[in-house]
Amino acid sequence: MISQKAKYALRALVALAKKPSGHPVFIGDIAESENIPKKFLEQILLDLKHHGLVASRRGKAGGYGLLRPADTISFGEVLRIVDGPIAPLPCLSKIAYRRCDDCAEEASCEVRRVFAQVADATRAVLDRTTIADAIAADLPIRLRELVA
Amino acid sequence: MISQKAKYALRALVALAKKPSGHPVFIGDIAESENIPKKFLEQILLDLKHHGLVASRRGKAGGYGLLRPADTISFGEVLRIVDGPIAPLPCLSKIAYRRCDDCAEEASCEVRRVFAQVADATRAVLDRTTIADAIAADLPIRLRELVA
DNA sequence: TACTTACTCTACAGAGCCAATATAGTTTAG
DNA sequence: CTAAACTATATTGGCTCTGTAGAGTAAGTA
Repeated sequence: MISQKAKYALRALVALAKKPSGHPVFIGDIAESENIPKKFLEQILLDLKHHGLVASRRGKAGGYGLLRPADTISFGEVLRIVDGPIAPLPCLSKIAYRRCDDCAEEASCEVRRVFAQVADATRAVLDRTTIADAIAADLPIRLRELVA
Repeated sequence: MISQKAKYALRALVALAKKPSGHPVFIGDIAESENIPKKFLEQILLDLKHHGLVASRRGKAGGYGLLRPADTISFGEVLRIVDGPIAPLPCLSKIAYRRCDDCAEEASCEVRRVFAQVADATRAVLDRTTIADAIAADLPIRLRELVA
């Protein structure tokens, strides 16, 4: 299960990507349209900002916007920022490897071997799919061909 | 990330499957050889027993053993018993579906659509791989052909 | 029968995480 | 100068995870 926070983050990014770029969007607007508690969303967007995914402008005409094109932001990247490692076992994480302290030999661990396949399959989807992909799937197929 | 409990459960089942069937194994023996806290393992095995995966005998010559052949027990089944739903979102679970209360329309939810692919990929591995498969991979390839 | 060993079951406790809220700033446009 | 909006940190309540404790039950053995 991914966290509520990660779900909010992804939905917010999708919402931002749908707006014509250049126009900053108020936190309050995203919060309302996506049903996300505003104060919680503030924390999330701040976190994404610190990681360079979005930018913000303060003041009366402020708001948030994507800092990078939507087709360069993968679901995997967002998940790693918000939820931490994607791997199902610490000993399978690429960004935060940790040996299982209760496991004798890694090479001969049956459980690890099976979950390595799970990790590969999961990463294949999450690291390949971008925010832009997620939105593109919204369009009817005929329109999608026109865009492409 | 799967829970420590699930990892213990899978390791215990693998350990049981490696023993010649008919011979019950003491909880204490599994706990020691697999580095699992004994009292914690008791709870786990009891849970697996209630779900019909293992059987136990009490008394001095007691112990635990697999109740079903190892090639009929999938990783997915064990994970669902111990950790609950495998799906990354409640609205994607087959055994415990729950609508996301903060999501307007399920059909047009971009996040859901992407994670549906993740869920499919994950289930493809976990529901296909059994305890027996995990052990079989231990054998060198030459031996595996002899067994098959 | 008494005894020992091992499984059964319930309760609980400490730690840490998750989701959300509170509060007190700081910045900018107009 | 002031309202709107972002920034930052602290805190809270609830929950889950991991593990421990202890009393009870069953079965083999002498």
